Amino acid sequence: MEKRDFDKGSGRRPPVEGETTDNFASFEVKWQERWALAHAKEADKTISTRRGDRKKFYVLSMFPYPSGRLHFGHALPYTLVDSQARYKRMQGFDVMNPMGWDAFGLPAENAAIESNIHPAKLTFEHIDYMRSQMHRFGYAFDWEREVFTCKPDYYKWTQWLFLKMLEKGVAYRKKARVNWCPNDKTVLANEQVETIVKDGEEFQGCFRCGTKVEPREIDAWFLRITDYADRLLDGLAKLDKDWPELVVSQQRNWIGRSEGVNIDFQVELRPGSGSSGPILPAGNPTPPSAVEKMTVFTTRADTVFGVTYVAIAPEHPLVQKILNFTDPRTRKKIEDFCRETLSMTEMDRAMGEEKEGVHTGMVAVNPLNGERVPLFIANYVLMYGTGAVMAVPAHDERDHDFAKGYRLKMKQVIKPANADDKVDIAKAAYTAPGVLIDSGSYTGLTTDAAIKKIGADLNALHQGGPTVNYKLRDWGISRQRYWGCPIPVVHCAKCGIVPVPVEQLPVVLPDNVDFLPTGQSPLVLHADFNKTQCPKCKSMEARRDTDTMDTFVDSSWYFLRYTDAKNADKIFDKAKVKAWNPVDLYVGGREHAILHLIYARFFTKFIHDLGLIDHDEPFSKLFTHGLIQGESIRVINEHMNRYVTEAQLAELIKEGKASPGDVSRRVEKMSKSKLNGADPVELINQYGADTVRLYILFLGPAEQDSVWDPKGIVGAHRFLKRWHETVLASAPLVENLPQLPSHPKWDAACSAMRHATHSLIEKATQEFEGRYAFNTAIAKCMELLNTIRNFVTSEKLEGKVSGLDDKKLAARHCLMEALDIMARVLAPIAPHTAEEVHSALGHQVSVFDRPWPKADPAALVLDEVEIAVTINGKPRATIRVAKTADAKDLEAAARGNEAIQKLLEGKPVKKLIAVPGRIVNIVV
RNA sequence: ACGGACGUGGCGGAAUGGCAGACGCGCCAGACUUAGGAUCUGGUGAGGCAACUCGUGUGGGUUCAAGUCCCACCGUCCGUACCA
Repeated sequence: MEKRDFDKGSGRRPPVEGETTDNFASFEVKWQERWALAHAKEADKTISTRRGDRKKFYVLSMFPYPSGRLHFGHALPYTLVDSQARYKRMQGFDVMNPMGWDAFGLPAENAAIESNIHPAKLTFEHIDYMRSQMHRFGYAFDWEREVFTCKPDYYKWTQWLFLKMLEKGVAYRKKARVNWCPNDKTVLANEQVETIVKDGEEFQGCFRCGTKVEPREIDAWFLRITDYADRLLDGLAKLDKDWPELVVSQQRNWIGRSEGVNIDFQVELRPGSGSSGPILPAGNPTPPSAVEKMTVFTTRADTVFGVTYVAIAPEHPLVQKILNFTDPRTRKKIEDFCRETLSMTEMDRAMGEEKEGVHTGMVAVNPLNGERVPLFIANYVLMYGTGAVMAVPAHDERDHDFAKGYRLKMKQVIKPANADDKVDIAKAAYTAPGVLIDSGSYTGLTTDAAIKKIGADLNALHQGGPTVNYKLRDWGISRQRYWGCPIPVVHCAKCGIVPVPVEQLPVVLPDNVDFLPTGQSPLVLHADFNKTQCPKCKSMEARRDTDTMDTFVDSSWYFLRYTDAKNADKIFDKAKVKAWNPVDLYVGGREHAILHLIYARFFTKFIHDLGLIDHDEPFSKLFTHGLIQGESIRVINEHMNRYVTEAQLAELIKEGKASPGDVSRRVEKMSKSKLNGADPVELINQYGADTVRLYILFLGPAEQDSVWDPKGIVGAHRFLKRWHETVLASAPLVENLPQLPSHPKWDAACSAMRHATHSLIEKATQEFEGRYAFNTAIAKCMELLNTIRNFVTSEKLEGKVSGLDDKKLAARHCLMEALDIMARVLAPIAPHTAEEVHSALGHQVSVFDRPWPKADPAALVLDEVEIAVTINGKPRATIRVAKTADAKDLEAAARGNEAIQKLLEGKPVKKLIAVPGRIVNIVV
């Protein structure tokens, strides 16, 4: 093997301790500074000058919560959007790629309670560090657009939107059930409630102290997102194509539209009724002392003749009325039952296996057949729909379970359409659609027809009718917390709820507060904030709302503010929003598939209705990247139950506070609290930003979860170094190349080289255009580099070009083209190295001022192709044929192949399949 | 329980129904080296170590041809949680 030019190129300088193995560190800073300069020039222009006749491209990653430092979980989406932004720029788009901070939130406040450092101080420290990390990565965000949800110039407009919602009746106040930790005396968000197993008992407990959480009723603000249910649903149809199916279907389920029928039952209330005695009073009933209407919702109105009892939720308003009529024993039973059921969180209630209930002694009258059925209060009935159900044990599993437990009647009213299907109602409910039996005038109808007819009949009788229900509930946004956006209303003793006048916005979060672990928001204890004058009657008998908003409110409109981040007079300028929105590509984690994305869509529609924007879907295309997970270590024993680092674990074991048996290792989402996120800066110091960027994308398809394991990073690093060195060594070979004739003839080696080069363009373009499996594109780059190096050797390219009569002129051009295209294709992913390489090739301009390369169709087709020949499906030989070879040529070539001839000896060929460009299969 | 996704070397992962394992890590051998955790070259699914055989969670099927399509099962992960 002869020695190659670039073998000498590496420079045998012995490594100095602490220094990187190459000079990446210095040129990274150089390019970052140049990009910043170029960017500033662009950013100063007006929209129309900078836009010209280019198309816009708004690429956005979900902004981070400033948790302290970026880990590799963040690095994937940011590398992805940075690459995408650079790619689109090269394609000639006017690109916007902003970054900001979802800066309100619980962790900072919890830290404040523990350490008494103000959340603002901590938050801005975190932001500064994380921004510096982003700079190290070479992410070229539009920093002039940076937003901070915790700054008054931003949350002023969050408050403004809230007031608009209040004005339009979209925001309203009602009692809400929240999770309450009796030990910490605080409200917990749903995600702070976890399943705890203690003494063999499973329950929902506080994430911090493990105390069983209780539900509590408090007054809270709600946003009427349910008014937008249908529009949110319809909008999904538009997004179907460019949003992941999974997200669309999850949102559909979350909205949970269900068409059904409301049916009014009359509930007869008789004094002294109770659960003892027969379930239905025998003989002629005495007239009731009162009758109450009770509406049930059902999707299976066709089963209404099979109703054998009705049941209501413990929260149902009818419960109170019933209590006025029952005998004392039943009253106590009901009260105990309701108290017990309602003391459970919804999760606990759902987890309870047993369906339980209390027979109230009251009866309800079925409006369609006049039958009188018992009324139960049951734990399995939720306040969904009307909070009351007609129970049909024969055709509903839940009712079947309950009826079995309480020995209630079952009555079959549906038979399968296919008479062969056997149905045994005593064993299990028959829930499939079918044909009605024993259903009065409806007998014989199919399920669908019956539902329609019954709905129409009820409508005519004014006893109900077709209706639609949603699982989606209104969005409770009040948080009894300090570190959030203050809710701009005043509670006045005389005037009630009074919105803070717009001129007085923002209602500023006071700074001088104490973070005591009282479980109360510091705002409640802050007299100056709390006490205020009523804006309406000017009385001092008024107090501010001391709750703050759910941070999902802050993040529901930030993508609009980016377009006009510094506007002090307006939420944003309509023209500026229009120039950029909607977001063309939104990148984020799957964990936001429902909440954030549905809230943002809701806000967009609301803002659209205000007339402030023209579009009503915020994100045209959504890409959900996979999670980069890390291995977490948790120690669980009598001393502790917490996450630790590897070092802490070693320490604990040394001190005898933990034994290897107490350790549970799990691969899970990287997060600060799990202590399993590695700091990318360390690796950037060691290998350079491009190596880390490349490696993150090389780990696997961006859509797929992967486990962070830095072991392979040297591979990425070696590749970049080899690339750089190869270009440095090859640059003299391609310096000052004279033009080739416009239609040069390429020899086989050149054709192969060009094929490799141009198929890389195809591959890379495909990945950038939406598959995002950059691992395969990077693999192609690595292949191309190997091809280039082999090409230089086999073509014996050396020295400078000797003019027009240089024998290797064509080959030199192929080499130049390969190097040039590779630099451009890799530029979005490894921008610093690409710039360095690009300038080494003699370019004065930035590689990002060069266009994205286009593949030459002619170069993509090879004159000769290799085709496999299989016998009975087993590969036996390969043949080389012209690309134009048809089936006949293939057959001839295969039969002519020596190895094949040998194998076919004495065997009759039964069949021969020849697919041009693919394969030859011989069946014997 | 339901819904979805996935299951390929020691590892990360490639494969429009057409030569399974691209590319990379790791490992083995060699070269250059005072040195190698630098670099270069070659090898690397398993078994025979040669010609061959077996190999994509398991079992069936469709096809000239299946990792890929269909059916059943097993396993892992993620959602949802009695929504009438």
